[in-house]
Amino acid sequence: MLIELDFESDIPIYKQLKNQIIEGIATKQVQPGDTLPSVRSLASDIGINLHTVNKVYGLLKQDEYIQIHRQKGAVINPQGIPEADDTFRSKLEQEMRPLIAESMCRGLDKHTLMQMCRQYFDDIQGE
Amino acid sequence: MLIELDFESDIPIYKQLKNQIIEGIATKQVQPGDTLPSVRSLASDIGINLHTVNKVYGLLKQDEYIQIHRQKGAVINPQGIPEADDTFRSKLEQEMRPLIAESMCRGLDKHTLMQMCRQYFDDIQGE
DNA sequence: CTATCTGTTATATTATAAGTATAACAGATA
DNA sequence: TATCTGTTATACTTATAATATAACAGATAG
Repeated sequence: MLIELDFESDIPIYKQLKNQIIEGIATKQVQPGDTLPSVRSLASDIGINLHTVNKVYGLLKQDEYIQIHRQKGAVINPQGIPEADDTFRSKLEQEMRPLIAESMCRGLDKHTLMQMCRQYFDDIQGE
Repeated sequence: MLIELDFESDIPIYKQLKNQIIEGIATKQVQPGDTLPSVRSLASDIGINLHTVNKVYGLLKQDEYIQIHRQKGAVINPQGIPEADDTFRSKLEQEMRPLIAESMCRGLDKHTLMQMCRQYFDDIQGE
C-alpha cells in the first residue's frame, strides 16, 4: 500500500495517513489479519516522526480498524471492521451535511450530486 | 436564521458558524441581497469575539458567498453564489472520499450510502 | 542469556491555529 | 458631529500538530 503525504496541505499529515490506511482497507489492498509496518519503519519510510505514526495507530485502534499486539505490531482487525453504529452515523451526517449544503449553494442539483457520490464510491471500490 | 454553537465540540466555532450561515443560504432562509448582522452585534448575540465573526465573514467573502460593503455590512451575494468550479469540485472530492471510504469499511453498501446522501439533501432542502 | 524487535510512556521544544481582549482607524450616514 | 460599518494592529492565552531524545517492558530469534 502506497502512502503519499502532502506536507504543504492544510490537512495535518496524521489525518492524511489515517485516511490513506482506511482507504487501503476499503479497497482491500490490506485485509483483516494483515499487518501494518511498525511505527518506526513506517515513520522512517515516509519521513515523519514515529510519534505521528503512533498517534495514527492509536486512533485506528480506538475506531477498531486495527488491533495492536506487543510483538506482532499493528494488525488489521481479524474480525473485520465493526458495522456502522449510531455514533458513526451521526458523525458521518455531521461531516456530510456541510459539504452537501455548500454544493447546493453552488447549484449542484440532487441528481448531479448523487452521481458524484456514486462516482467516488466506484473509484474507491474499483481501485 | 438561528445560530447554535457547541462550545464543547471538536469543530472550531468559526467553522460551525461558517457552516450554519452556508446552510442558511442553502435553505434560502437568507437570500441574495439580504444582509447579515454586523460583526459586533452577531458576536455579541452568540457570545463570541468579534474577530471570530470577522474571520468567518472574511472566509465567506473569499468564497464569494457574501460581499462586504463599508457601511451596509455583509450582504449575501446579490448575483447569487458562483457555480461549482473545478477548484470546488476537487476540494469536495478531497473531503468526500475519506467519509465514503470509512463508510465502506463499516459495511455500508452503495445503495445504503446513496440513500443516506439523498436523505441529507432532502433534509436541507426541506427546511 | 542477550541482542533486537515490538508498542508505550515521559518530557521537552517548536510552530501554527483558535479564540479572546483592547484599541484605534477610515468611510458612510443620520 | 456622533454613530454605525468593516478593518487593522498588537498582545495574550490555550490547544493542536509535529518533532526530538530517551527510556521502559514484553516477546523472540540468535
